[in-house]
Amino acid sequence: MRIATWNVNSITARLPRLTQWLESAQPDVLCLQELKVSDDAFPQQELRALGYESVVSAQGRWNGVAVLSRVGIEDPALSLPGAPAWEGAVEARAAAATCGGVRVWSLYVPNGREVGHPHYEYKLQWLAALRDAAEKFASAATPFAALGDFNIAPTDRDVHDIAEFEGSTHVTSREREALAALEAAGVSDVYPRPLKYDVPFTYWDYRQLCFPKNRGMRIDLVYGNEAFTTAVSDAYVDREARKGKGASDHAPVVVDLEL
DNA sequence: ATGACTCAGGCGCTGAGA
Repeated sequence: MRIATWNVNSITARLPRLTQWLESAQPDVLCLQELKVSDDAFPQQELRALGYESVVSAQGRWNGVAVLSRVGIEDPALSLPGAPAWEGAVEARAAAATCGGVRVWSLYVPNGREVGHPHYEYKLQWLAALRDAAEKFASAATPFAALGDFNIAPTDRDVHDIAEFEGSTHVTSREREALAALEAAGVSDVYPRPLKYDVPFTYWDYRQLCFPKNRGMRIDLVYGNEAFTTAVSDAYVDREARKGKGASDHAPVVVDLEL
């Protein structure tokens, strides 16, 4: 089974690239983030034509996540239990389903904006809710994975130049402690192969030639429980999908499993 | 070549992304 995660930065703008990628990469399950679309405008029919059913949590202009599956969808869920609200509303940042026997969560962790900003505290609260909600799945015998845009670089090596991130979000100890707490609940980081260079970055800013210069970050992560990680036969970042016109600023992370 | 930011909402320009 092939499972992938991809922050598409608008499913509407990305639909041509998305359909092309589904046809070439042939994932059985794909977790999407940053749909930036209303429920009405989600391209359900186009995806169904390619053989994928969808679980979608969308909210219009911002956020939005989905799980696409061509191996069935059972027990869909459209929110993270205990998720904190932002400015009075729970945002569309989690969608889940059991697909071909694997419990899959598609996650879009809040950005945090700046250290000390209320959004940074919201990010940490959201991660605490994630840890609590993941605990029972992490310790289960059923394969389980929490995949998505975590907006955290797990180590200094996971950014192109740690000196540039002094005082910024995405690299702080409190964010990394939240990942450590998640791991302590019983999941581990499935570290992918880079197709080029030494670190498997998954995000490169659109500006200032960041992608050609490989000034990236590894912030799209796959956390699996033991039943999941022992089944992993390969994992890689498909940086080819970041090339050219009309690309997202994130690349897909692909995981192959022998179940 | 991988090339100097992009997207939605809405029609000028703002907020967000990380």
